[in-house]
Amino acid sequence: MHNAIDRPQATASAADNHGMRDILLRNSARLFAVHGYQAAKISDIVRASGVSQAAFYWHFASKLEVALEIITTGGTHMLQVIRRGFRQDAVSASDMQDNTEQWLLQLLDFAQSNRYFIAILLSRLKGASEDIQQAITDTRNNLLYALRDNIRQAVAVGTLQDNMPLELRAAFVYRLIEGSIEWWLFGADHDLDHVPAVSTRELAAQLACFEFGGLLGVCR
Amino acid sequence: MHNAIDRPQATASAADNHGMRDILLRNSARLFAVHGYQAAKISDIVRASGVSQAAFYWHFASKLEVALEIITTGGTHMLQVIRRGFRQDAVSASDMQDNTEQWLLQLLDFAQSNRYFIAILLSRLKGASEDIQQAITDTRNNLLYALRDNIRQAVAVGTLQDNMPLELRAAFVYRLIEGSIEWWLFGADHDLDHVPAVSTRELAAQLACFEFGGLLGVCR
Amino acid sequence: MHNAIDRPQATASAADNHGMRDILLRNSARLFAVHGYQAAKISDIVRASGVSQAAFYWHFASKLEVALEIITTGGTHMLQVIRRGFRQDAVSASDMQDNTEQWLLQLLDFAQSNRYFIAILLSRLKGASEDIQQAITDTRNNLLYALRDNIRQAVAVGTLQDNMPLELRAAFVYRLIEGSIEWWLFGADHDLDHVPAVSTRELAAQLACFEFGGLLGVCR
Amino acid sequence: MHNAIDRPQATASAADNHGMRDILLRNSARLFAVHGYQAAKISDIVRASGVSQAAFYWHFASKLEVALEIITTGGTHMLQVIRRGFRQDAVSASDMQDNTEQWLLQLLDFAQSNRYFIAILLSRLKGASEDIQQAITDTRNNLLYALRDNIRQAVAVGTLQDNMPLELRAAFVYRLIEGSIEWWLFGADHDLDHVPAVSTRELAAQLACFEFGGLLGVCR
DNA sequence: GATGAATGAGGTTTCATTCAT
DNA sequence: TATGAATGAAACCTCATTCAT
Repeated sequence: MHNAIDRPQATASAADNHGMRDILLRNSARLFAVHGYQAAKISDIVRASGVSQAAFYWHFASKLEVALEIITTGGTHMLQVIRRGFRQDAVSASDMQDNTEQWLLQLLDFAQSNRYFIAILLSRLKGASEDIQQAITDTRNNLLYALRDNIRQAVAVGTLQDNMPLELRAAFVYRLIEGSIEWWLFGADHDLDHVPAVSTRELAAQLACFEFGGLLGVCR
Repeated sequence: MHNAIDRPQATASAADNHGMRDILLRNSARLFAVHGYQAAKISDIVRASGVSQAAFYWHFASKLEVALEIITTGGTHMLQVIRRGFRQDAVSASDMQDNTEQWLLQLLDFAQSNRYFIAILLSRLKGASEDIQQAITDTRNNLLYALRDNIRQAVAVGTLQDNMPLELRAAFVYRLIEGSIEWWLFGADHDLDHVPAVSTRELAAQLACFEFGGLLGVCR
Repeated sequence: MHNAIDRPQATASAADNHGMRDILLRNSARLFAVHGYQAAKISDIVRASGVSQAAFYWHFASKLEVALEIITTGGTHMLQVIRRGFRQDAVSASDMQDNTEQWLLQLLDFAQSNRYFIAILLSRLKGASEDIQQAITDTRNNLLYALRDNIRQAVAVGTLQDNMPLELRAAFVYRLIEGSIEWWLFGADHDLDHVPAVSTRELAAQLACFEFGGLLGVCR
Repeated sequence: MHNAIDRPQATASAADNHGMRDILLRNSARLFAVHGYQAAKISDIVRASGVSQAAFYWHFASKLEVALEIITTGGTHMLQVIRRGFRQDAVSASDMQDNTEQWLLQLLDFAQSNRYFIAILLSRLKGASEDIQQAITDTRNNLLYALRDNIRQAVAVGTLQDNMPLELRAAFVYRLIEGSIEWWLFGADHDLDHVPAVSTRELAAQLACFEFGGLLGVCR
């Protein structure tokens, strides 16, 4: 269940032998997540991976390329999770909330297995090139659009009232979810080594409840 | 190579004219916001400000110092806005929502007038030193704590039901607000030059509505 | 008796009002002595003197010029002391040693009153320009030549035996004196604030004794 | 602008070929000796060595580190020469002088083979960091202490009369030797390219003679 | 596959010096 | 006389990248 991208350190002697390439990829992701793009130095990445700097350039064309690969690979996986998305036949609000809770559960599982990717995504990797930043924005917007479409559908079938501009509503929901995941994964102090204090199941339930009912909603 | 965002902005014509120091401060904030800490080069900052690089070092001890000043100054101002906070006598849920809406209005005004500071705050300025990152976390947590205390108070007086762990609830609300402001200010593509499509008044109302009623809430 | 060059710090409010120029001169000498030419920064000098950097350039054309003035002024004074030198009628070795002792006494007095100048002289002020280094070498050689001429004279009149090349003999004596003064003024650790543990009178006597008799000589 | 002293010297053709590291070390020593610590620029060192500036930083962590290595390495070697020192059974003054002459011969050999190190040592490398200056002082004091102990021993066994404070006597001898070596190696004008006009053997003999007998001593 | 050694470009910072006031 | 503010040149050092082996 753990995605390869995220495991800590793993020097050459590590368990699974996807080879040095994966080790470099993982350490790159971790260091990008911790320090940001520019402050994550190739020298740090290779030191953590136990190889020479030249070895890095045997596996990757450039620093930029690793970053791009991390984002596109992670983004592809996340898109699959998102798409494995909503039932279209949720006709009551209660149905829709249950459905959303299931969907969130899968998203949280993915997030937990890909902490560093999530951290990179949410940091927007400032300092990297334009195309990287665009890839990140695209990936995040995939989630936004999925939510927006789901809400639109629900309004169309009358499950939700049409009492707020769609864009606004989608943005609220998206930011609520994204931000809550970040808080859950990394804590209020954004510690990359933070251990979530709440289970995925519990968080999914509470988050779905808040999403649908707000502060005044009745949960559980 | 130079796009519009890098061009000087407010050369001495700015509001209060404390002179070059303020210009440097403003351009630093803008470039930190756009490119991140490391990618914002002193050479960019001074070019945008129309002075030599040595002039920068006459006004500030180091790059780090400007960043710190931007954050602490902005953080202090934001704290004042936050503290000018909630009424304690909001006894009905409706009262509390109205109150929150007023409070949000002030927060949005501040955010709009301090776009670059907000962008820096939310980017966490990865790549900068530990103390800068801590200052940012502290500033953000001020907002989180204000919200948490307000919710606790509301639960204590029975305005809100006690059906969710306080920390969770506060995190949800905080992240909803923070993320929504970011979306509103910079758009879905995080364009620093984005022009908000929604008025502060409108956003405050809708955001408060969503905060209290979620997707199922009845707004306006 | 204290020469102006050497007094410590002396901020603007100092005793004698030779004005800012002297204060700057003194602080320059001290900082050149302590840190060397390059590491003694104009900013340090003016901070110690309590004026702005621009003020320095009102009094002196350049950093180089202060250094040159310190050396030429000090060198001129020292030359006077040296020239007020040896009696030519010292016909016995004992006479000559007494004479030398008197001469040393005056040299030590000068050295004690001009610690910083002496330190600069012996450091050769590496890092400064060619002409400064030449001025220093010239000044030092004045002493060497005075000693050489005295020895030559003594050999000519038979006071000293002609059993060693003159250059060598002069170099030995010169280096013995110069080095011993440095040790006496600044200690084995070359501390610019060292306080001599031996009186000028005592040192002059012992040094003269060693100069004439070496390790086997009979002193006092 | 470039004079002969700055030109590369020994490009890889040098004695032991540990490669570029040694070349850099040698050129660093030479330039420190000629210009002092601060005025010896990394750019000069690498130009003289025929490599890029980055190459310097592949071999050494910093400018400071090269300086420290030059001093500690040279100091260690010199200490060995000094320690291979005095016979303890020199019971007559004549014996002791012969012994000293042998010892000086070795010291002069070392000095001649390590001109730049000697020049650095005697310049005290003003402008470098505290620890470098301390290392230099320590190294020089090793020589002072060796001489002092030898003199003390000689006084204890009655070879020398006890007619002068030990510290003074040791300082005189030490400074005589140190200064005479500097004069011999670099001439009165402190030219780093000076060629000694006197053989090691001759200088050792004359210096020992003067050390023991002073101006009045009978040499050869 | 991998490395030791090297490089070019550029970054932050320093410092002697200047100039308008 | 003096200063606040500014500058040009250059210093040390960093880092992504390359290349011969």
